[in-house]
Amino acid sequence: MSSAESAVETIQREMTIFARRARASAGRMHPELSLVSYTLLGHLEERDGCRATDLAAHYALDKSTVSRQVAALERSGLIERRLDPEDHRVQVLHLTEAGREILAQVTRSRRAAFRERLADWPEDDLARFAAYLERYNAGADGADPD
Amino acid sequence: MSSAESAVETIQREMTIFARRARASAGRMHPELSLVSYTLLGHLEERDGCRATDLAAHYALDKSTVSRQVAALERSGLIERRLDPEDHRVQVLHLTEAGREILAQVTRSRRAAFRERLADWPEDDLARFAAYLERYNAGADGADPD
DNA sequence: TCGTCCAAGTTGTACTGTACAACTAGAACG
DNA sequence: CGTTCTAGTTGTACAGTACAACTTGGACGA
Repeated sequence: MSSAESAVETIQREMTIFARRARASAGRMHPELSLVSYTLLGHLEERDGCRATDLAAHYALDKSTVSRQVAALERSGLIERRLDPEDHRVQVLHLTEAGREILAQVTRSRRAAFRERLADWPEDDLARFAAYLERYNAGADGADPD
Repeated sequence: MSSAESAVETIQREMTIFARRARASAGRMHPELSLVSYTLLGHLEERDGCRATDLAAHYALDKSTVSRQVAALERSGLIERRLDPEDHRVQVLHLTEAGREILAQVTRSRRAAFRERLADWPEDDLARFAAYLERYNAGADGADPD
């Protein structure tokens, strides 16, 4: 196997290990906000509100899945729906103040966990690792759009 | 935010994106073998057989979860249980020939997908990315052992 | 030898995340 | 108008997971 091939092999293996761990450990860290909910809230914050359909398209989830996630987040008081006056089929989703707080809190704690895990990495390596990950995920857009 | 902090932020975000995608896309690629089953079969191959309890400990899964996964893999004819003659509580799990084949086939196809996704990466970058991932996962051992 | 405790695994139950299909309600356009 | 498209909800099903209760078998001290 060429050295490029063995690097690919390693990347595959390590990404798999990471993926297998991620959900469970995210759940353990934040029982109040699953990885999916966290991602959806983050998206709402970033876009300053959007439609359920947009979330479904962006994350390649079924609209029914998003509908139920959204319903749960609303029940928890983390988001609110605003009927679009232009188009009554549409509900624009917005973070509530509580949602913003929870999101910020979970983000802080996730960030702390990552930071701790990466504490002894030289700054150059952090930057390069970050760039590689971005590039990897960007490259995956075609096959599995985000 | 320092540049190290923003790199950590990016790493967190990108790893999360990746984790969110991984299971779903693994499932789409290989309906016949989930990410978990794949991992368990891989472990059995690597260790040349082990106990259900070992799998549970290694992957931080409940023994009931492993028990059901193992039952399903056995039903599919991918693994077999051999009663330990020394200790009749113990079943040593082994890949069957069919299991070995499926595992090899899925490994090949996963490898091809990764390779394609990484096709235009220079070899140096592949090697560095692989090293970073290994280092990252190794560092996570304490918090979330593998 | 026996009783108690421990270890391996199974089974009952429940919950989450997910998809697909069928449906409702509203919009758009001929 | 009526047809067709779009946004979202609901019914149903399934995978993966955990926890608790249980069964079976081993270990070890009294």
